[in-house]
Amino acid sequence: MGIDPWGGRFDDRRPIGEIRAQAGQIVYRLEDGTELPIPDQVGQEEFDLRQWKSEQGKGQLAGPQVRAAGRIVLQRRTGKLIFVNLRDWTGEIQLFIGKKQVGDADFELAKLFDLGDLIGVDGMLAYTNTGELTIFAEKLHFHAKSLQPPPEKHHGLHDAELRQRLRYLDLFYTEGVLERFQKRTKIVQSIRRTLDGQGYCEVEGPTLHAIAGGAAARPFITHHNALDLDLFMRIALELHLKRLLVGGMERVYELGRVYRNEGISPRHNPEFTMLEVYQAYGDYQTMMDLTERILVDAIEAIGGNYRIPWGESTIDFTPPFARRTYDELLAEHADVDPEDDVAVAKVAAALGMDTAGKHPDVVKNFVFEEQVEDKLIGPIFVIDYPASICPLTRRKQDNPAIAERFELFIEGMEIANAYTELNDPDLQAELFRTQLAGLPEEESMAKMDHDFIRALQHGMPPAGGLGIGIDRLVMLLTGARTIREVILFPLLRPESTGRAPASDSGGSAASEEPTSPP
RNA sequence: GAGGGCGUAGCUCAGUCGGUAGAGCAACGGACUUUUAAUCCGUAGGUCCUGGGUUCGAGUCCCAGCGCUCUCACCA
Repeated sequence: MGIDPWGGRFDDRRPIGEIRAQAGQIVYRLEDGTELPIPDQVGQEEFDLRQWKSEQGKGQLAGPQVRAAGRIVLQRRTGKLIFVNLRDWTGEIQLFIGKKQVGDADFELAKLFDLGDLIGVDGMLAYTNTGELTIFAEKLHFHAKSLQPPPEKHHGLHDAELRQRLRYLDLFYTEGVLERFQKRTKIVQSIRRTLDGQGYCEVEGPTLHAIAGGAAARPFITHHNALDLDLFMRIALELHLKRLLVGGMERVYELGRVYRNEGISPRHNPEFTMLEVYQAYGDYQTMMDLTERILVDAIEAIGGNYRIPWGESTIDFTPPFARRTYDELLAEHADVDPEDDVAVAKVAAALGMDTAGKHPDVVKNFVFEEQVEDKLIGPIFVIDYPASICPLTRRKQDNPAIAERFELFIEGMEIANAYTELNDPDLQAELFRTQLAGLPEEESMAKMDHDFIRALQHGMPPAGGLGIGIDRLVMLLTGARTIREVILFPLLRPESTGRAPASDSGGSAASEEPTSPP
């Protein structure tokens, strides 16, 4: 037919949502030229547009000329007449394609349309006899052929694996998916706006680290060939941002991906997005106020409803959020005196922990995680943590056993973690050195980093620091029950396992890194 | 890593007691100029996840593996 199936420039088309908003311009034009407005009830089931027209007298509907483009999601063919439902990311609209109206050539083209094809149309916006807002096609354009069949038109994609592997289909065909990711974008934009508005400076730190510090997690290991150096993918943003505090960036943040080589679960993906914020001359109270501000602004950005549905229940984000101390909550939910190490150890043992040789604070924190965290429906700030599980945190001046730290919990999930940052290089070095009793290295946040200590020795201003798990925040704000619903491409095992590919190239690892001659 | 569930057509799913593999949608051919998951007639489409076992006979029962998923553990 001489039609290029792969289209071309068409960027003067209008979004379907905008076109639908032009419905008010449609009028009924009588033969004598008088124009009557269309009744508001048009499109409602009880309203018969055909009957209304005959009551007004002979005439025709007339509406604005429009140009649209999108994907074909439904088709109904009735001989010399084809109805097409066209969708773009702003909405969906019906096309009326009549053989007489578009001509033989375009009608032949329309007969070749498949579900999933991307097409464009020029035509007049009006209503069909049944009151459906419709573009009456005058000229058709072809933009891209879909060679693969789309998902089942009524049920869509149900299979959870396919939804993630074929995320592009999930985005287009599963209701609410595109909207949720658009909300994610709005939330992230709002966070940047909040911070930028308060004078914070956004930076990009390195993602390849010689020492994976700043958190407790197993890192991914990679290798730099030219330097013949093993490197770690970062597990946190913390230590480099603090170096920037030393350098005089007094308000600084990074919103970036971190990588942790650990399990995958409804709340964990190996790569996820963290926000970390540092403010010179602030402390953890400053960060608590900032956290609340960030959340409130983000909620405003996605519609401003403070009560967000979560499964059967509702999360109430109305500020201010509750603030309770760690010990208070431990006493309340675990029914134990937090000052009494022996009693706490007893509870831990009853919960199945081997307490022998473990630091009392580690034992206490085990009880907290087991007995308290699940009950923190929140939003609630848990403040003042046992010092020895917080090696990067400043101690309270009047009580060195307590660290100036808070975590924000919502629905039992840890959403934010903040400290008054430790800026004493000697104490920091000591805490790095002192391995917590009974904790294997990978479970401790303490990792010796001489370069970081040297930075502290040059003087880091006292500061508040804050980390927020963006994916989990988006889960809560969009009602997503798994982290995979808020990550566009969550980690999946590659599809081609088991059979085919291994055999044809022998050692596949070797073939990826061709050995160059010496 | 442990336990449960699932794996059948491109998609969504049935498949009885172990007895020749099914439907809807999508595709293909035909009818239809106001349809709404259009309708009607017809055609084609299968490594029943893989491998073994029991049996005269396995989609179905048993074992192992692979993949997905849920719960738990580690972790944020």
